[in-house]
Amino acid sequence: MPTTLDYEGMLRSARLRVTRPRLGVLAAVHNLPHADTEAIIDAARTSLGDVSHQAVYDVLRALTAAGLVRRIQPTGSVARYDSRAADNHHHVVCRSCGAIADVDCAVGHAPCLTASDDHDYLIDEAEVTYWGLCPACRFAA
Amino acid sequence: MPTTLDYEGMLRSARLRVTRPRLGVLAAVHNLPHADTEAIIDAARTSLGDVSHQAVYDVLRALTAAGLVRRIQPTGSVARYDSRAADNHHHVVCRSCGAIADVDCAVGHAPCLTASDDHDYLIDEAEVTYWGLCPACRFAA
DNA sequence: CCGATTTTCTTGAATGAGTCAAGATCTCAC
DNA sequence: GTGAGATCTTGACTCATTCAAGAAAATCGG
Repeated sequence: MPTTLDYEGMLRSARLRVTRPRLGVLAAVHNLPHADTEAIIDAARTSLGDVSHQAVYDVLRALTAAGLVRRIQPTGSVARYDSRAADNHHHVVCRSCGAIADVDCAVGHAPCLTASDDHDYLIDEAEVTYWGLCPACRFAA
Repeated sequence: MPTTLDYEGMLRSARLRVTRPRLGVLAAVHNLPHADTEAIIDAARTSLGDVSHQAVYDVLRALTAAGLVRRIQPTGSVARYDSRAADNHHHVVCRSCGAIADVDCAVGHAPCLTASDDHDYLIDEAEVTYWGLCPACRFAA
């Protein structure tokens, strides 16, 4: 679990100014995996006191642009944020309750990175989303 | 290019009632690959005259549930619809202009269908989205 | 340390895709 | 042809996200 000092270092490395809202949001994204914006706003307010929702939106955009967090948005879901931004991992999404879990790229054969016909697009990322039922929803059904 | 009769057959095969809005929307999805809802509404109105936007939303949901069209929604985009619903193909999305092209699953090794660790989810689909720049945007840059 | 500069945050309003609800209309099985 | 149930129309509404303008704070050169 990174400390406030670590978060400050991350921001500086990314050439971003260090502000309280940014530290709070960065901590929230690390503490709440795959949280949506509202949950992040709540968490930030708990740790910081007042923070405008607009500030959180701005911070999340800045952090995403800087590569410190990754924004994901499965079909039918609001935007969610992932603290594992560096590695190219993927996600499993529950069709029933929307729960999200991480899935590592199978090492050795990165099959998902090459398209069979790239249509002359210059591809820089392959995003994989697995759809199914999480354990809880399987047993509830 | 399917005819109105073909569309009628598709609807009946899916146990859906045959109505003018449904025929118009189905034709629009086939004529406009990867169109968003607004484009489909426009196309439907051109061919049918008045159709409420609510009817188009309802029809698209019914067609999606029946498996006649596929709904896709890349991060940061509004919902789009794909007439190739049966095969499990994927998409390349241009980061700059949002253009979408189809990418077939490489035959023989369906790598994208198995997660390295499924977290006990019951996975039924793997969705792959390739991100990059389309030819037009590459040359414009 | 201090002011200047530029970024970032606050406040408050607006946008727009998508949904909800109630009643009218149409499809289809009989 | 007729009835039951699905589907469409109209119109209002939700809510995640964005826009705008000014206030506050972070960094940098001195």
